[in-house]
Amino acid sequence: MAAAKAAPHRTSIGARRNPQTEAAVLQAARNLLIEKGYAGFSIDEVARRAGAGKPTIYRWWPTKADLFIAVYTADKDAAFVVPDTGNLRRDLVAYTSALWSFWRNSPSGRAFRALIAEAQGSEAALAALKEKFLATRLAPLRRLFEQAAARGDIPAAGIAARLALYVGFNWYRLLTGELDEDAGLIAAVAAVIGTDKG
Amino acid sequence: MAAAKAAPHRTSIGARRNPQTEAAVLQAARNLLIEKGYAGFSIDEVARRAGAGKPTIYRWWPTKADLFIAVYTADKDAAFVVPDTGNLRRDLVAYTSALWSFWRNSPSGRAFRALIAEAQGSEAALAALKEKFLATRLAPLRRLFEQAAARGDIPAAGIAARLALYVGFNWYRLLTGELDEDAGLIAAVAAVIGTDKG
Amino acid sequence: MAAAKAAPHRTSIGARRNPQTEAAVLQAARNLLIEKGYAGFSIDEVARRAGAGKPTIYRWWPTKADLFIAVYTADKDAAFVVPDTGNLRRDLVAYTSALWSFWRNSPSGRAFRALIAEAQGSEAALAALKEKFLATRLAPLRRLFEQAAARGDIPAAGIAARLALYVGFNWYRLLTGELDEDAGLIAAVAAVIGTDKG
Amino acid sequence: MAAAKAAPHRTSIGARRNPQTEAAVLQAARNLLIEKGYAGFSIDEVARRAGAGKPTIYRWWPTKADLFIAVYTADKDAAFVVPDTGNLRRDLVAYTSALWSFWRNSPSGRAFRALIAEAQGSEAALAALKEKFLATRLAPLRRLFEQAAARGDIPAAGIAARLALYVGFNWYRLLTGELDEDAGLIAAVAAVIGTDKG
DNA sequence: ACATAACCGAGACGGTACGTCCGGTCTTGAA
DNA sequence: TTCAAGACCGGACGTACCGTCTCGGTTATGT
Repeated sequence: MAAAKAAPHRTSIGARRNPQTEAAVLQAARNLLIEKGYAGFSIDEVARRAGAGKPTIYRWWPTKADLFIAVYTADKDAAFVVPDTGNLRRDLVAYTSALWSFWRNSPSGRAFRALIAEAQGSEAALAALKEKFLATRLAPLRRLFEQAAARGDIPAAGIAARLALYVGFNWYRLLTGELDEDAGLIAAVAAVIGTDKG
Repeated sequence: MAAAKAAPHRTSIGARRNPQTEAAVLQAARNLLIEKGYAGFSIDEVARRAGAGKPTIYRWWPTKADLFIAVYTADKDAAFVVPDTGNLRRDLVAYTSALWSFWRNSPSGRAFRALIAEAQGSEAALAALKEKFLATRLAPLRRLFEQAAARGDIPAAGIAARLALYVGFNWYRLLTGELDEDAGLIAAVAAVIGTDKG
Repeated sequence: MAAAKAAPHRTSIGARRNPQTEAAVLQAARNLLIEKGYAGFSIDEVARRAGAGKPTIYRWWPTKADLFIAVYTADKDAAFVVPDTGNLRRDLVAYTSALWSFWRNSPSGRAFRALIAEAQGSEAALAALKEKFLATRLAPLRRLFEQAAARGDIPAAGIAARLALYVGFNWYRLLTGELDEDAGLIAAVAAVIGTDKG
Repeated sequence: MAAAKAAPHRTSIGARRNPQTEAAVLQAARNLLIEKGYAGFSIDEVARRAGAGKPTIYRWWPTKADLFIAVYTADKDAAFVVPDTGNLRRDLVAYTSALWSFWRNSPSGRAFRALIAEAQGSEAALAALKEKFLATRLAPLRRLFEQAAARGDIPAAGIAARLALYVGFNWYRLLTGELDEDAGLIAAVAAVIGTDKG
């Protein structure tokens, strides 16, 4: 079940991209990431499992980073809603909990770890991470802080700092493999960055 | 200049570790990290530059993570003092600035990025990161927050959260290659986690 | 002159064997065998000289024995004719002389010594020696004795013994590095096994 | 039983050769040869099994060839008597049978194969084979032929040829791993070289 | 109807790195 | 002076993966 075992004799459908191939590659990448993690991930193995040629993969995903982003994004729930109840602390607690659960229970956590790792060795991967990933995925989160500032819950001048702190916190836990529920810590973090007292 | 070009015919000094070899290996690893970064780092190349045998390297640093930690730690300034002036906000600003400068201007920034990347693919590397590195290097920082709590500047219940937020923030900036001075951001961050919110 | 110095940027010609690469590898192996002999022979060095990747070599010649056989066989003169003048003694003298000269003056002598040496340490190499080499190369020689038996020059019951004696004699001289012309010895040997005693 | 497991703390007995060490090394070499054969034979492993230092081994047996010769010679039965009943054919049959059995059932067969293989890659080993081994061990065999010639059974001019043929025959069977009893072949060989009819 | 162009799986190519093993040399410290 | 021990450099081992290239075939599109 885990290994893709794609249709063995899928062929070209003419002078345009083959969606079956794309799906098979992403599925293979996802499974490989789950089974072997970043260190055991190779384009060769993805091609083998997907029954695809390596040039086909390189044509559509020139770097591993692109592939990791595609795996992350392909996940339906990846676009789960950032809550907005009018209470920043409560929203942050809910969002953190949902995010960690998503990272734990889907290939996306693995994919994101791999993406960050890849970005440490390649300028192109770092650029992809920042431009193709962070630029879009951080937007809803930023909006959350902006709306809280608009309500006067936090100072406008502290939006960037709070965003960076919050994002960094989640990365830190992800990269150290500590994504287990920790209600106390999550609540405390939300309290620190979700409330204006200064 | 960059490549070590070690003495070509350094020989054994008997049945015990040779400090000259150790120094040559660390120097080579450091330079390689500076020149090529994580992706271009290989034990083969370190051995070539250090004029050392690969088995010698594997004998003393069984994983790349061990080597990265050694490079980070070998830096004299790696143990720079965490300031303690009795004012947490001011201390955090000073420490952040010093840390980023250290990461920018020594091989340690590269080494740490490499260490974190390596930890994403190998359980052993992750364990090394947490046990051989974080366990000791986070202690002074934790003490800083504990003393602030002792003074009543921050609540005791918020120490762990503030530590995680602050460490995560620094990681986030390091891993995204954004370590340029940004006095405004640093001050804002220090304001958020360096002040009592109740 | 000796080292092949192959075209440095020979590339793939698609999903099939590249004859230029094959030629470069065989040439490099041949030269290396001439220069360094069996002890100094390594796949690494062959790859370096041929400008080929090691996997390419292992793909087509999985063991050193295969490579040695290929070098031996590649020699045009390796298929030199076994004389058949109707006189076994005379034929043996001529053949022995030609064989020794061939072994002395081409890389094949070295290749054969290496092949035999390799077969002493590896079952696979021994099998290759017997099945891929002796099985075919001994056939003309066996025919020579059979025809002599058909003529009544030697007893039919002595064919196998004479063949083993003669082959062993040549091996013995090759393996001890004594292939210089020795007309007296060669004639005496031909007299012993080329004449009917029964 | 097979692995030597030498006394763990045998130490120097002063400024002279230690016979216990010599015995342990030879025993280890013998067992290693039996278990792994020529390809798996290494000085490192012999030192480990014998509980000896590598320099100690290199001091007394500078090349592997020396060690192989020592293993061969250490065998009590290595000096088994060449029969001399006054009938060359009968003597050759008896001797061949005894020799093959000795090669099959003692480490000496392995040691000799290893010695010949080693001699194909090293001039020193080839010299050792010829001067330290063949020179002495072929003497009784040569005497056998000489006495037959003295009796008039074979011509004096054919001694060298018959010796080379017979030795080569035995080598050939040893090196191709075909030492099983083959009474018919042995008898036929003895008939060819043990009788004068020319 | 047919040529063209882009895509497809396949897999060989030159390279490089992996982690391990061995070869032969050297030094130590004890006897 | 010898011994066990073991570190040293160098380099080969056989395998995996990288990213590129060529093949031979398929199919949609534009003429």
